[in-house]
Amino acid sequence: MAEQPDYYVKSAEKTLAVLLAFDAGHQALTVTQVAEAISVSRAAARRFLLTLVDLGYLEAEGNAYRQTPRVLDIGASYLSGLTLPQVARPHLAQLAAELSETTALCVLDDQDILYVERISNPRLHSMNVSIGNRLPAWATSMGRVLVAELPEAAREEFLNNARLRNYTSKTVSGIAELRAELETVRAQGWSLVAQELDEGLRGLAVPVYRGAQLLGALNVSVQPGRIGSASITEEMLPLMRRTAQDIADDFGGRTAARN
Amino acid sequence: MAEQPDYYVKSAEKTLAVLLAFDAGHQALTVTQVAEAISVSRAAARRFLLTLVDLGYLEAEGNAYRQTPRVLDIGASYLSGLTLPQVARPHLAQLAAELSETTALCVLDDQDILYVERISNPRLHSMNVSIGNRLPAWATSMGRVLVAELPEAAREEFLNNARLRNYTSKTVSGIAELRAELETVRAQGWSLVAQELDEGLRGLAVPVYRGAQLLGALNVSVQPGRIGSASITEEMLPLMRRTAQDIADDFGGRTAARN
DNA sequence: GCTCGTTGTGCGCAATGCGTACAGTTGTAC
DNA sequence: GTACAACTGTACGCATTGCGCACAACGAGC
Repeated sequence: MAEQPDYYVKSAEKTLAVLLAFDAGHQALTVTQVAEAISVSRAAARRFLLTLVDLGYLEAEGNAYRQTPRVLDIGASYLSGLTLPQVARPHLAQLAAELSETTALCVLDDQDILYVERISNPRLHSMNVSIGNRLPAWATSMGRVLVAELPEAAREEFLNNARLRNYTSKTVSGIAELRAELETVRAQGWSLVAQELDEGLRGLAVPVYRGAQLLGALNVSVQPGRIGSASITEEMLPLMRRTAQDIADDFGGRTAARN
Repeated sequence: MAEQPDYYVKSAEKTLAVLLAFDAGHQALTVTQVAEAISVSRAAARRFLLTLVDLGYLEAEGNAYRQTPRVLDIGASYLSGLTLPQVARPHLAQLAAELSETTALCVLDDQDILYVERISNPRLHSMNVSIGNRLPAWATSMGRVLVAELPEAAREEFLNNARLRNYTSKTVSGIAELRAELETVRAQGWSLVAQELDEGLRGLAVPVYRGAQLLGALNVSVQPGRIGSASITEEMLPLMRRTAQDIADDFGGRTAARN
């Protein structure tokens, strides 16, 4: 990789690496497993694990370690600060109520979309996505909106690094098709993705713009029966665009003082 | 404080301290501010900040730094793993739908309750609490349930360290009164707290037990009109207890293999 | 102009964290 | 039972890493 400048604190990277080693597939890890996962010696891994236990972010369970709820502290300040998710929450809730659907707000992080807020409709048991989760941007409605609105160079770089996969039979089949779809999305200002990532997943997304700055994308889930009907463009889209505008105005107004 | 054992990695503590310096009241911090906040030299603070920028958890904005959405990654694995929040989510959603109220699940962390999952009712604009947030345990329904169920020694230690404050005119007025209330909560197995932390906040909570192990507490918001009426004990409590039981069974069943 | 409060950066020093090495424990095969 | 393998935890000497002083540069406010 790129060589690190001399101000680099390697231990900081390792600390985060240890915490991130506990991903969705690895709830409990032993010293040896962590050492292998992040490529450090067993002794080093043990030092970090014991330190993190001491700080309360991990707990020991026999010779395995697991995260404690305290790890949520790290992201909590972002979620409750004067940030996009905090500002967007009431607007998303209102939209969710008006449409009786699940709504979410995402930002782009490299090749993924990152859920920063989500209001689920309790009456519908939708996909189990929670805040902080990632999904491949190219296969989701929000991701396509975010990538479509990117400057040309960034968009091309995204496409070059994109690793397409056939999640379902309806998944877009290649870079060329995806590029064409992105053109369409950019021209029309919204994206509808149905069952390309998961058989049960259908989403409609629009960008959230504050002036020339792209803040994120918001989406709502879409019932199968609505696909192709006029209710999408005539009913859902206007409400979504109004919500996006409300979020942008509110975000700008409340954070204007900070610059 | 307590002296650190010789396995301690000081840089790990500092790394987390830097990330946590960006709390709800401090969105953007300069090098000097961070150095003061966590009591390290300015040069050290700068090294950590630049490293975290390099890793993508912070971004520079002029000479100030702020968190990026990527900080959510650290807690995301906890939220989507085979952990309590993940298991509880569908059950909370069902309860929220049945009662048309906001539901939440908390665990106890020192003196605070820590929100690990929350299903809000979009039709009600309730208090803006999000996952990872903390509230003082003694002033909340979930906190009182969790503390009441603690072993005697731990409960007394909690009370000794509790720092009561009069948030509203209805806040419990002293340790003695709080201790008595905890006795009642333990005896009846639920807690109702109305407007003691905030004028608009009324919560009803029950413990979530898996055998002898206290996993957490769940609560639902309560409409003002219902306070004192029979609908709480006759309608809400049975549903909440059933949900608590469902969560505990589901949690135990799915995680049994890991021991 | 001067001063105060910032900022970024270089560099020598030592404290910090490294990894090797050894010892104890557990489980399986024979 | 022994032997072996794959874990564990712990100690200690070494050098890498991160420390903070010191300097330079910039801007704001008289």
